[in-house]
Amino acid sequence: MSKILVTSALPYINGVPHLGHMVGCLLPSDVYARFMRMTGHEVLYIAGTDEHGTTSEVGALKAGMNVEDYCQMNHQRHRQTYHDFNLSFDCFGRTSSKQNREMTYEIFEALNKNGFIEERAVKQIWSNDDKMFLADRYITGTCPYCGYEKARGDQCENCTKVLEPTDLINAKSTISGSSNLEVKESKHLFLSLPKIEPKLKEWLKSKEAFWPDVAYSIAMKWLKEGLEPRCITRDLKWGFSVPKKGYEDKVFYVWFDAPIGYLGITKQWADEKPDERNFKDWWLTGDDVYYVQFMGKDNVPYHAITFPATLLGTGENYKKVDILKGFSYLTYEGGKFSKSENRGIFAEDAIKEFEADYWRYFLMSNIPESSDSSFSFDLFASVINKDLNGVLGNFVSRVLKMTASKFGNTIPAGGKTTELENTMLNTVQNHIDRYFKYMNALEFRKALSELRAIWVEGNNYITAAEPWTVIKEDENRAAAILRVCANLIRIFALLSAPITPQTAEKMLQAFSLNLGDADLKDFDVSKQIEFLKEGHSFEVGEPLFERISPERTLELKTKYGSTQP
RNA sequence: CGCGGGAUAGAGCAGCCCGGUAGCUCGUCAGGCUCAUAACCUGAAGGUCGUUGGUUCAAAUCCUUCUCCCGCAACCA
Repeated sequence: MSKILVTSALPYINGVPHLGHMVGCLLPSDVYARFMRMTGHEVLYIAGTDEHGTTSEVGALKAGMNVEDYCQMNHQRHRQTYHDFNLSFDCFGRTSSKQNREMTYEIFEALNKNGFIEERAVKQIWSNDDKMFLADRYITGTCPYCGYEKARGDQCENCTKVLEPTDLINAKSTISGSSNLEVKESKHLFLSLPKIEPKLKEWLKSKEAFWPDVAYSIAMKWLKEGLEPRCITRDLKWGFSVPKKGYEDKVFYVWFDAPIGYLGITKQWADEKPDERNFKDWWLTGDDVYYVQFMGKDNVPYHAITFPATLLGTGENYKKVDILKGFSYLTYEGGKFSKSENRGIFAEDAIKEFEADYWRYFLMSNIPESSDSSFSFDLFASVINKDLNGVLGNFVSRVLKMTASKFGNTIPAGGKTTELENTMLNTVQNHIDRYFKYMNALEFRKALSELRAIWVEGNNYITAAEPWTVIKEDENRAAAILRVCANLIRIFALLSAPITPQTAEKMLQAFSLNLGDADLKDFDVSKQIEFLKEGHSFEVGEPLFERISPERTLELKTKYGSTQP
C-alpha cells in the first residue's frame, strides 16, 4: 500500500462547468482516486473552486452582488454539480479559505526571504469609470493593422497580430463600455523564474520518463524559450492582500494562489479532524507519497513550470507532482461549447437528462487523451445503447430473469463446471490484468475498452454454454452455468465501480450486497467466481439502464443547440 | 518561418518510440440463437494509413515538402 495524492485542476468559480470541464480533469481524477482506493492504497483526493481574479469581480458586478456572496453562491453550485456526478473528493474546498491565505503567505515569505521576489514598475490601462486597472483582455478597439473593430488588447483575432492595449484605436473597456481610459504606472512583484530555472530544469528532466508526452513537451517548450520573471500581484480588491510594505493595497495574482490551493485545501481537510489528519504527511514529509495531478492542456504550463518553481523557490521539501496527466479538449458536435450561444450541454443540465453513470461511462470511454475529441448525441446514444444496455444491462437482465423463472429467486445448487468455464475465466483474467495495468498507467480509453471486453465475455460465455438448451436435458448443469453467471454479475459490478459507482451498487443490491470496502487488490477471478453460493437470494429488479431512442436523440440535439439536426 | 498536438474503412479510435501480412468498437450486410432490453453470438464487405520527395530488401512507423484541424503564445482563468 502506498499513499496517493490526487488533485484535479481547480475549476474557476465564475463559469458553470460543461462536459468538457468534467472530462478534462474532474472525472478522470475521480475514477483514478476510486480505483486506487479499491486497490488498497491510501488516497487523498483534493479539489475545490478557484475564486480570485478579475473575472469573479466582474461576474459579481454584473450579478449585482458583492464578491464574497457571489463566490459563496457559485461554490455551492459547483459543489452540488460534482456531488450529482458522484465525484468522491476527500475535500472540496476554496482558494479563498483562511487556510489558503496562510499557505500563500507562508510560501510568499519563503520566496521573499530566498531572494526570488523582485519589484518592477508596470504600465497598465486604468479605467476611470470602472475605477480599476483593466487586463488586456478587457479592452477592445480597432486593430491598427487590419482595421478589425473588435480587436482585444492582447491580440487581434482577425489578423492574429499580438498587440499592446495602447496600440488600439478607440480603445474601450469591455466591462462598462467606457473609453475614458488612461495609462498609469504601478509597481508590482515578480517571481524570479530565471533564478529558479536551474533547479527547475533538473527536477523536470527527472520526470521525462514518467510524464505523458503532451505534458512533458509543453514544459520543455517553455524552458527552451527561456523563462522570464512572472508578475504575481494585481491591482484588484478580490484576493489575498500582499503582506509587503508598499503593496498592501494589491492582491496576489489568481494564478499564484490557485495551485497553492491544493495545499490550502489539504489544510482545510486536516483542520476538520486535527487529531487524525495531518497536512505534513502529504505535503512536507511525504517521500512515500505519490502525487498525480489531472488537468486540461491549457493548465500544463502552470503546473509544470510556474507552480513547481514556486515550491522549489521556497527551499522547503514540498511534495511536487510525480505524474502530470494533461487532457485535450472535448468539443461539442464539432464546435466549441458556448453558454452565450446556447451550444453544448452543461453539467447541471446533463444530470437532469440522465443519471451520472451514463455520462461517466460515455465520457471516460471517449476521453480526449491523445487529441481533442468531439461530443455528439449520436455517439452518446450509440455508446449508451450498445455498451451499457446491450452488453452490460442485458447480461444482468437475461441471467437474473432466467434464473428466477427456472429456479426461483435463489442461486441454484448442483452441477459441475467444465473446461468451458476455465477458458472463460482465463480470458476474463487476462482482460482484468490489462484493465488494471491501463488504469495504473492512466490510459483511460484503453482501460475502458478492456472493461467492456470483460462484460462482453459474459455474453460470450452464456451463448456458448446455452443454459436454455442444456436445462432440457441436464438441470444440474444449467444450475452450475447460471451460478457462474450470477457471480460474473458481482465481478462486473466490482470492476466497474470506479467508473459507474451507482450502477455497481445497483448490481450488488440485487444480491443484498453493497460496495462497502470492496477490494480489487490482487483480484483473482477464479476465486471470485465462487463468492456467491447456492441458496443466496436475489431480486430481478428493473433494467439497469434506459435505451435512448432516435426520437429522444433528436430531441436532445434540438434542445442543446446542435448544429447537426 | 512563433510553439505543441492531431490527420489511419461511413463514424470514433489503437498501432508509430523499437520498420516486417493494417487492427479494435460502432454502423452496414448475411447467418445463428430464442434465456434476455428491436437484445445477444458468428461471419462478410469496406482503408493506395492527409500530401510531396527520400532512406531501406521492406515505411502507417524513420527523415523531408506542403495542406488542413485543434490548442497555446506568459496581464482571461
